Amino acid sequence: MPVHNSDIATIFNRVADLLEIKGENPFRIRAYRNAARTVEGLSQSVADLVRDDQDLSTLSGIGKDLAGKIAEVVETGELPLLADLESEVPGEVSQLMRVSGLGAKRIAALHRTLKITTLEELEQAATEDRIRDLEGFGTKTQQSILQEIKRLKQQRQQRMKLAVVEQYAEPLVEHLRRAQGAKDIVVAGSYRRRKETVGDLDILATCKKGADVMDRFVRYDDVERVIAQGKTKSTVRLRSGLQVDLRVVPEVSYGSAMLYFTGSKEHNIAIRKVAIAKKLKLNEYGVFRGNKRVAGRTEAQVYEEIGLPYISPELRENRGEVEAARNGKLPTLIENEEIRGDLHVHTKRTDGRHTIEQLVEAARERGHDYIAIADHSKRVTVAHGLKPKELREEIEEIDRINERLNDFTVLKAVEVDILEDGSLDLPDDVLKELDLTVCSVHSKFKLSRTRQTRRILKAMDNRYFTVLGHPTGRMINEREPYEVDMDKIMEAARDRGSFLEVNAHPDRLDLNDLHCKMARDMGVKVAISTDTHRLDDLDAMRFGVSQARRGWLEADDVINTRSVTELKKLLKRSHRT
DNA sequence: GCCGTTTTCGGCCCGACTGTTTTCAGTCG
Repeated sequence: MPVHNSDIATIFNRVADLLEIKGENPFRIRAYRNAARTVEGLSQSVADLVRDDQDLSTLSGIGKDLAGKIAEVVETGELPLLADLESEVPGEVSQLMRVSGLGAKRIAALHRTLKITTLEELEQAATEDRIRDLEGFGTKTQQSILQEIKRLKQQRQQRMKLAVVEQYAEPLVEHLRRAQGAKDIVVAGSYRRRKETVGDLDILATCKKGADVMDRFVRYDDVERVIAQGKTKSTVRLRSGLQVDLRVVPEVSYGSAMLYFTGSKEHNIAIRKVAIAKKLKLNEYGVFRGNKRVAGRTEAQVYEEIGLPYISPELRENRGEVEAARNGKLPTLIENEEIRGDLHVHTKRTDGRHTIEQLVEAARERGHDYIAIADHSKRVTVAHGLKPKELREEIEEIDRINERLNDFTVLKAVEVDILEDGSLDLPDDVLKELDLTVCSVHSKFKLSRTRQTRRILKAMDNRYFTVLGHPTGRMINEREPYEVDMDKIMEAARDRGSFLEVNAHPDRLDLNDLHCKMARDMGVKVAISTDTHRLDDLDAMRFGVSQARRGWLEADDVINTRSVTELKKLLKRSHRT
């Protein structure tokens, strides 16, 4: 049984939950949670590192003890500490942590007094009014427990896709802007960090009279339930299930509040430590020397005061950005305006909705200089994938269109399937007619990691292989990525001069942020492409750019920031003779 | 349990809101 990073993270989080319920040292608990997060965020497999005898204690938040425990899990699949803990407190008890409003202390009390270990037992106890009389509990707590259980049952509580959340966030922000005295209304949190999924919304407001905007907030049409309401902070749940926090802050604290509520929590902790080292205190109200506020109006001022350059929200994950900032090594992140074209677009010839001319027109309106028509190959029968003859017809059509265009180029491409044996779904003598190929896996997702990797590497051996399309095949919240050895794939891409796609479709966004960073570190360039099927899809480019920014990418790391001339040179180099 | 421009011990981010209290613990982010 291969041990995945997520398995280790789950075990450590489980240990942390149980230690917390036992009332152990909070810092020891935090150490387990930090380690879980570190392991989960690694792009390499910890199991591989252990096998290669790498020293895990060099990883942040992992010391000698936890390194040993990780090795133990990798080798045996189990952690004796967890088994010991579970003999004292049943493991299922940690499931109760999912009930919002219940923390370790109350769960421990429930377990101690009423012997509650499962959600069902909790629900029953609440229904039978056995909870409200416990010390520290009351009628309201009991009622909110029942409400939470009901919610947990009916909706699988999962993070929503960024593009979906935007549809709720934008009208709400507009609604708040109309409040009397409202000045700045901004969505902070993971939304501002442009994370691919968002758990809840954090909205920040500055205004003359806080009461108006608060009032307007809790009375918004889409609010299902007001969870908390105060002078400076309120929390509601929208009908969609999305939780939204609104904080009202004074203007002198706007920057520090923005920083604080944008997070990530881990980034905040890291920069607070930087502040402490300079004998300063940083909180959401500002930077303080003693009792004197020395910064806080803007984020830039706050960073400057603690001796750092401005760090873009997308980088604020405590993945090395604070150190890079300190050493003047922050990347100059790619901007939307630097994208010159789109290298993965489908037409009605396969499963797209529009003609090449319509796509050209739409791409031009969006400021592009080129698009690559990349329809499916024959293997994808459901999408009417092209046979060689049909692709040749499309190539001829593109040639005719290009003759008429003077300041725009249609590139000849295909999204060709990588078959199970690693061969490409179309013969070389038609592929060689193209400017580029987007090579993708659309079948046999369940192959073992070894075989899936071998399959892709074999495909990359084809001299006409240019871009690996949606490299892990995951669909956010719907389909897990297929198992591949991304290290080997990136090495091969670097050695062969091929590229990896960052698929900008908000359901995919794959390469993910960690893989983007890995590509950059390994010197592999990417193409950010929309995989457009209908004209509106062209607008998804910005989601791909955000993902790339989260992965530290600069314009130079992305091939479609090049002019068409420069791009063609790059593509030619990848065609090996 | 981790970590070090307060370095091998003694810290470890910090404030708002709620419910249950009668001054505060628990939870959350």
